[in-house]
Parts: sequence; C-alpha cells; structure tokens
Amino acid sequence: MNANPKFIEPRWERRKDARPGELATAALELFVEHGFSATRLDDVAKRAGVSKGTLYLYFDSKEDLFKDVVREGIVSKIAEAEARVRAHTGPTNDVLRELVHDWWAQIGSTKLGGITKLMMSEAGNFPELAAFYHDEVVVRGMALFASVIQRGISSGEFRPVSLDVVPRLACAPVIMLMLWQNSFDL
Amino acid sequence: MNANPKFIEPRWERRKDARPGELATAALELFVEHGFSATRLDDVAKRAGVSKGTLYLYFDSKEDLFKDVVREGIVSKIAEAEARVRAHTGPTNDVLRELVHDWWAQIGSTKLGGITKLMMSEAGNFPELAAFYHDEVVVRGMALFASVIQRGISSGEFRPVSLDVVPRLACAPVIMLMLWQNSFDL
DNA sequence: TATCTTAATGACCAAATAGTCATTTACAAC
DNA sequence: GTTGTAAATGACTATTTGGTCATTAAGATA
Repeated sequence: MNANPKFIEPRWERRKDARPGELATAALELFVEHGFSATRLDDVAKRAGVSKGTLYLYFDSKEDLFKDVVREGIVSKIAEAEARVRAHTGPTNDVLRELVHDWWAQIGSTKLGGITKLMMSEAGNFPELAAFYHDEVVVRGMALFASVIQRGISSGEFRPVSLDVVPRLACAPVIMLMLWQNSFDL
Repeated sequence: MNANPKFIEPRWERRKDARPGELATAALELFVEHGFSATRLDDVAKRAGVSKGTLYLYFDSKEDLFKDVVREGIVSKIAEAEARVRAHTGPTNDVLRELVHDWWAQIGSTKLGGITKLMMSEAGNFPELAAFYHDEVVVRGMALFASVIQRGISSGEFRPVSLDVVPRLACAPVIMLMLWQNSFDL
C-alpha cells in the first residue's frame, strides 16, 4: 500500500531528514505516558514541534503511527538481536545472558518498556494493534528466546526442557518487573 | 454532599428496588472489559436494560458511577474484613490465612479483580479516581493487612518485621497473579 | 525575478459521547 | 375514571478529536 505511482525523485535534499524519527519519539513518550486512546495527535504534533497536518504526511493514521513506534523501537531491536544470535559462536549460556541483558538495557528499562503495559491495557479495544504486536513482538521475541534455548539443548549444554513452557516461565518475572516499574511513577 | 433538603418520604414502595445495584453490576462488567475511558454509558444503560437518562437518576457522573462500583464491590468487603479481624480471637496466623483466602475468593478471582488492572492503566489520566482508589482501597487494605501482622508481632506469634515493607512484599505476588489473569483472556 | 515542486500549515469536517431536560409512563390514592 | 407524584425516557446539546484539504512557505533553477 501507499505506493505512489507518480513518485518523482527529488532534485534537492530534504531540509530536515529526521522528521519521522522525531515524530515517533514524541509519539512514544505520549503513548507511554497516557496510553494509546488517550494520546491526542495534536499533542504529539505539538511536542514534535510541527502541526497535526504534518503528521499525516508521514503516517496514514494513529494506528499506523503507533505501529511505526513499535517497529522503530522494538521490532528493529529484535531483528538486531536475531542477527547477533545467528552470528554468535561460543557458549550458548553467554548468548542467553547477553540477550536478556540487552533486552533490559535497550527496552525493559527504557520508555519502550511502557509499550507492554499499554498493550496489556488496550489490546482488547484495538484488535488490529493487538494482532500486530502479538505477531511482530511477542511471537517473534519468544521464538528468538526459544531458539537460543534450543541451541543449548542441541549442543548438550542445557538439559532438555519444554520449549513451549520454559521461555514463558523465564520471561515472566522480568516482564512483571517492567510492568511494575511502568505503573508506579518512576 | 448530595443531601436533598426537599426529600419527601415516598408513600409507596419502589417498583424495583435493586436498580442501583443492577446498574453497578452492568458497569463493573463493562469497566473491567473495556477500561474506564472506553466504557460508554449508553452501553452500561443498555446492559442494565434501562436508558442512559436513568443512569443519571442514580449517579452524578461517570466517575461517580465508577466510585460506586468500587465502594459496593471492594470497599464494602474491606469493611467486612475489618470487622471480622476485630471480632476474631485465636491464633493470628488463622486470621491472616482467612484474610488472604477471602480476598482471593471474593475479589482477586472475580471480575472485581479487573479493577486493579484498570486503575493501573488509567490512574494517570484520572487523578481524582486514582486518589479515591488509593485512599479507599490501597491504603485501607494495606492498613488492615498490616494491623494483623502487628497483632501477631505484639502477641509474640510473629517475629518483628517492618510494617512498611512486609505487607507490600507479601501482597505483590498475589496481586501480580490477579493482574496476569485479568490481562490474558480468561 | 519568475516559476515550479514539495513541505507544512491550520481551519475545517464528521463522528463519537458525556451529560441535560422536556415529555411520557406507571401507579397509588380517592 | 381522575389526579398527583416520582421514575423513566431518548432526543438534544456541547465538546472532543481523528482525519482532510485548500492554501501558504521554502527553496532550487534559470
């Protein structure tokens, strides 16, 4: 979608090239602060220092803006982690440690961590977003986590465990911590 | 507040006397299902089988309706528990057990448990409700819990512990369980 | 300077919804 | 039946807000 048949290669540079990123940053802050529904696009625009119309030059809708926030902030980091896991050679235990540590450093302890709480709260009211988040973040992240455990089992480093249960069990406490921290000031 | 100086004793019985209770029940279901903000008063009225206007015969506002749901459902049960604790004689351990058990049976495992998640999600957008819930439920409930622990300490049944920290610590896991259950279908 | 293209604007529209109120309904008393 | 009172109604208002679009601004080219 969104393919413009009349697209013409611009003959000069964009004056500001970071627009979409700035907009996504402003949106992330407000989404985490107020939730999806309660965040007003006028406020997002104001925080980014542009008009609401400008928002619609870069995003088709509020949901599209939210998806972009998730893609830019979370999905991209999952993809990077997938690459690192693939590239890694050495003890599986080290990859696993690094995976969890990086997740906490880059997502769990940052504003991005608030997205999880937001989804938990509003998934029921926005099935489209819920499905997107489920597929792009939950399933993909869990699969990555499970693949590392699988590697450890295959190499004999870990004893065989259920790949359905163990990833969830292992994630729960740290996700809880994140939810907690995003619920009481901080 | 709400004292009507022109109140006249009715000369015949109410046709239906459970109206406010029915309305609060319908409201609880929808609040837990959709959150405070996303719940429409038209839908609450429809589920209760009345018109929206009727809602305003019994409640001053949406927030007032929500407070009533909390008072009817949760605050009243805290008050009952306070009475039971006061009346109880015997091992403090038994009161403590009963307290937690009853809480789970009457609140944690029921629709009322969803209220906690709702508050966690929307407290930031509705400071009035947040303050109400904090004072009437969180503080009061914690105080009751702490008073039982205090009794145990005073009687020598429990060793001395921090009344600031221990009640919170002890509650966290079971509250987490409740949040979890209210977030994923069930 | 005149012209042309894209970026940006903000007034505007349409839909949703909390809250109101003039009117109607139900029913007890006589 | 007729009357009087409170309960109930639902059309209506006022406000909010996601999304649109005609207009303007910026800047490159010649």
